[in-house]
Amino acid sequence: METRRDIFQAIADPTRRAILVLIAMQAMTPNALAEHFHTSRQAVSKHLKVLAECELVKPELSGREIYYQLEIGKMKEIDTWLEPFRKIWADRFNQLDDVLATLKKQQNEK
Amino acid sequence: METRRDIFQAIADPTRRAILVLIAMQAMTPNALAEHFHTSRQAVSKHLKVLAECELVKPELSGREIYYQLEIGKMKEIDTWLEPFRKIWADRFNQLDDVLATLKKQQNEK
DNA sequence: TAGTTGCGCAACCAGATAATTGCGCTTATA
DNA sequence: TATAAGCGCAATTATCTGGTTGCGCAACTA
Repeated sequence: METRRDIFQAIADPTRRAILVLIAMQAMTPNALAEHFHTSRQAVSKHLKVLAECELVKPELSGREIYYQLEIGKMKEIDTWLEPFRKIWADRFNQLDDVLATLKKQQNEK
Repeated sequence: METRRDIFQAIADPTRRAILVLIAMQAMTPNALAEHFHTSRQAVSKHLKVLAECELVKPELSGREIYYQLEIGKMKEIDTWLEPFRKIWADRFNQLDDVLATLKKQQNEK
């Protein structure tokens, strides 16, 4: 219960990832979201709670309904963590580029 | 036990993320990795097994030692999932850009 | 006002996780 | 050859997780 919430742990669950995708299009209520999955509204509510705790989602009250909307900013944290790795695969790609360039040069010199 | 391995679930664990970062720099053995954490070699081995199962890491045998190296390619799956969201925050940034441009224009027209 | 709808919260449960401990196997070293 | 080092695997355990059910409360509606 008093588990520290972590954004990576939040997106580990497939249902929560799907919720984020749906909400990205348009803010939705728990009931509306639940219709997209094979689970109860309460289960969706729990997922929303987790997402809200790590600020990936924000509730917006409207009468007795609650529209949850995406907080895109927090998603950047994942992107930030990924950054150094992205750098690595970009470098590898450049290395491959060099190899190809060398091969081409050799062929031209034939 | 025969749980389907998922890359998002794999990076949900902080220790596993740390392992990926360490290995990104240089291939390492389970023992060497364990020294960086407050856990046993066996625990690290289990994490490596999870990472290997979703092809984030690849074992390379060398005598009685096993060097685990990063398989950078799989990391792209995370990047791919993130792509549409990145698009969203880029759009918001552009919208902000538009707002700033409009404000500037209005100021110039004064 | 009475009944319905949309929610969140608490209790409970089965299955998954991470970590420890104890092996046994293989490879290096004295 | 005997001993030590590096591993992976299996069994065990405490904890976490996702799901369901049953409330109770606030807000619409007939």
